[in-house]
Amino acid sequence: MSPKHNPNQCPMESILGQIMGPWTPYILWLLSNENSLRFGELAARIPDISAKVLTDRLRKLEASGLVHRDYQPTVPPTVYYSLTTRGSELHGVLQGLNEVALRWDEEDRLTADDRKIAAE
Amino acid sequence: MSPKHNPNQCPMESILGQIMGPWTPYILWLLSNENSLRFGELAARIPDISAKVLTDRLRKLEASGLVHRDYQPTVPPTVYYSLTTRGSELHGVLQGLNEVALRWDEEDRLTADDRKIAAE
DNA sequence: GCAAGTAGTTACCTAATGGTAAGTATTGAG
DNA sequence: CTCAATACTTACCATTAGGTAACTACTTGC
Repeated sequence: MSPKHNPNQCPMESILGQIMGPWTPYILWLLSNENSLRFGELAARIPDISAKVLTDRLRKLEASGLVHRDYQPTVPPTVYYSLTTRGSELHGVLQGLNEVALRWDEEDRLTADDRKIAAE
Repeated sequence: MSPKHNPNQCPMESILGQIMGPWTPYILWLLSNENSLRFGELAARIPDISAKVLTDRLRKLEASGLVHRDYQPTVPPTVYYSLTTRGSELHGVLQGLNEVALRWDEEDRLTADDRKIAAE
C-alpha cells in the first residue's frame, strides 16, 4: 500500500489492507458466487483487468489465506481459484455491498434520465 | 485512482471507487456510529493519519455525497462532519465488515498465543 | 505584541502502482 | 516446423499517492 501505512492495531484497517485495492473486492465477490473459477474465467468476467494485476491480486489474496489456488499440471495448465473458509466469511459483507451498489446505480440512472427529460 | 481504471459500468467498482482507499471505510464507520464528529475528533480517533490525507478523504466523500460538511465560522472555526442519508446506507455493510475484522483479529491473536506457548 | 487554538493548505519528495507489450513453458495438432 | 492454448512473468515507463513539515487565517486573552 503506502510506505508507512501499517495496519496499526486497528482490526478494521488490517482487514481493509487485505481486501482493498482496485478489483479485489470484486474478485472476492465473483468467487463467493461461483465457488470456483479458473484464471481465464475470472479475467473474462472482469473487463479491462490485465493479467499482471489479476495475478497480483490473486497472489495477495492467497497469501492472506482468503483464496485457495488449485494448480493442475495439465497441458495447457489449469488453475482453479476458490475461497477458503475465511474468505467465504466475507460473503455477507460483499452481498450487502453489492445490493447498495445496485440500488445507487439505479437511483443515479433515474436522476440522469430526469436530467435528460428536463433538457428536452 | 489509476490513469485508466474507470468504474466501467460495474456498480460494484463504482461504489468501491468512492469508498476505497486507506482510512476511508474507517472514517465512514466512525461517522456512522457517532452521527457527527469534528475534524479534530476524527483525527484523534484515527491514529497516524495526516491532516492532508484526512482532508482529502473528507473532500472526496463530500463530493460523492456520502458525507455532509457543516462549517461554523466561529473563532476558531468549527466543522462538523456527518453522514448523508446515502452515506448512512453503508452502516450495515460497515458493521458486517467490523464484525469480521474483530473476529479474525481475535482468532489471529489466539493462534499467535499458541505459537508463543509452543515456543516455550 | 505574541501565543493559542481549529481546520486546514501548500510545497516537495519518494515509493508504489498500474499499464503495455513481449516473453516463457509445455505438448498435442496440423 | 509452427501454431494454439493457458497461465503466467518480466521489463520498462509514467503517474499517482502518501508522507513530512511548514505555513495560513482569524480572534481572544495575557
